[in-house]
Amino acid sequence: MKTDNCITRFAPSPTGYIHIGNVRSAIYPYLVARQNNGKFILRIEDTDRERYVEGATDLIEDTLKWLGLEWDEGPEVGGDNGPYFQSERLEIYHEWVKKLLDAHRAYSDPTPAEKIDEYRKECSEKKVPFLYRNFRPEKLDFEFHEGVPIRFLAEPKDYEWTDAVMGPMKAGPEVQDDIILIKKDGYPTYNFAHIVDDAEMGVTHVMRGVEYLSSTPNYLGLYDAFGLERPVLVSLPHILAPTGNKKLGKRDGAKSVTEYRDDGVLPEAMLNYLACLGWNDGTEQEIYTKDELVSRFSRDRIQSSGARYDETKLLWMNGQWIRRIFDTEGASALYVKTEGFWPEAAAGSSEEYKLKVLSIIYDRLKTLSDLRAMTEYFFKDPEIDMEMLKSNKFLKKLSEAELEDLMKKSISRLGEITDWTAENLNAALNELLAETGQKPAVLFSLIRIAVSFAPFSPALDLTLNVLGRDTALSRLNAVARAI
RNA sequence: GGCCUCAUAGUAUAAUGGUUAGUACAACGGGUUUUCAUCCCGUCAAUGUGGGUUCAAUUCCCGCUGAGGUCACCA
Repeated sequence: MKTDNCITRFAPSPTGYIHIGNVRSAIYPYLVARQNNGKFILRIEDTDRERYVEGATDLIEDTLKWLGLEWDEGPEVGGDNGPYFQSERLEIYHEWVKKLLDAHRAYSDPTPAEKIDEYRKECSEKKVPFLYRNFRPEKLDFEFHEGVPIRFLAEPKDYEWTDAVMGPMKAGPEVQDDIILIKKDGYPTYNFAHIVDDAEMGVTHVMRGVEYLSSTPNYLGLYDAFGLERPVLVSLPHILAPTGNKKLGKRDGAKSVTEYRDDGVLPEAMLNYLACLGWNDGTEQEIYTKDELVSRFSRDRIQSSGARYDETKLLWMNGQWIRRIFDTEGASALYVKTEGFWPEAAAGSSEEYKLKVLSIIYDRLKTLSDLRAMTEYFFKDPEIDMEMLKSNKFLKKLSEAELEDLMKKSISRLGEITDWTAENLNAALNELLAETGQKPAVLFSLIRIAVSFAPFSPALDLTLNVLGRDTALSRLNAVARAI
């Protein structure tokens, strides 16, 4: 079922970075918009001037771009329904609220905050829910006054609606109240601004966290008061912290999405993991490209319970993606993504050489930043660490004389190879095995450690091959002298 | 406290009014010429609880418990 009339939005407030706990409310609307040939709007909800963080908008845009969630309208790209910063839309909200004032569905409320706090306290002492409409001023003022908040004049009634994730919902008058529309500083509240903006921008699907589920009846009242058609409402369950039962937030150490980028996580993996956290298409497929997600996504298969964030699985998926890109798109497709992740020593090395290193190491990477520690010895001679060599579990039973002998034989046999290919190396290594009567575990460990002094490395023939004849032999000689 | 939501292994999930309750991550064990990883094979491990409906309930209904959300001039 394709509709061209599908408009979704991601509407963050610029109070900091986007973390994995809240980026899903950008991913799902994006998928829905793309799936229906619709539009995906980015709108910045900056009506809270106290919580506004300089530069947060850039972080948000950065995150979306990295994940490949390009927006059709919004900051930078513009659009017919701008501006896309709520702080630049103040006149619009005032026009809309004027309609409500004129219709006597909103009123100026000069009640001081302290007074309201008293009401609230009173209710909490009586253990009854606080509803401002029970304390409404006797005489209502339907005029706008500078510096005076404006409240909605609720007409509470029974509401029924359908939430695409939660199913059929209903709520009675007890949850509907005279919510603030315009604050005393003249800025609108979220509750009001998003209704106006969604209507002006033609948003058809409102996808947001479940925390807004409780206030939906208030929004329904507003849609009715304006005679607006209700959009499709989609409540997204929270992503939970790895431990405890709280929703994942910055206080639980939720990392920003871009921090994972800097740690060498691929956007493909991040998008894949997050999209499948709390959603599945009913098959056993786990790895999805962005295009596959777009075509397979369905909002009615979003899980209605919260899902716990599992970084281990994200990292596993990242490894899958690293291999997938290398195997299906080729070495250079992965190589271009490794920029900035190589060890410092690699700075002077050629692309050709780094490509070779990458192609023998890629299948053991979990993140691209693993390159830093795992490939250093390919770019500079390692420090000789005889302790590491002699205490190796396969080598510790050998005497120094035996080690020396093995080294000599290895150097001599490998030195005979003029055409330093992996095949020739492999053949020579096999001959050495026969000649010395040693087990692979012993001989290979010795050579491997001698050329790398690393805790682990790729297959020996490949490692030697990439290192090159001169480097390999000179490292072996250096170790032989040190025994 | 009122209102609302949720509940399958440690985690993410699949499935159905009748199945040996499937898959993946993790853990553990094994295999592939060393190591680490990949890959492959195997093991462990779940329907929160009490009722009801039914020949049959993990699935439908109710209570309970547990967890979460909300009740802002924050979003």
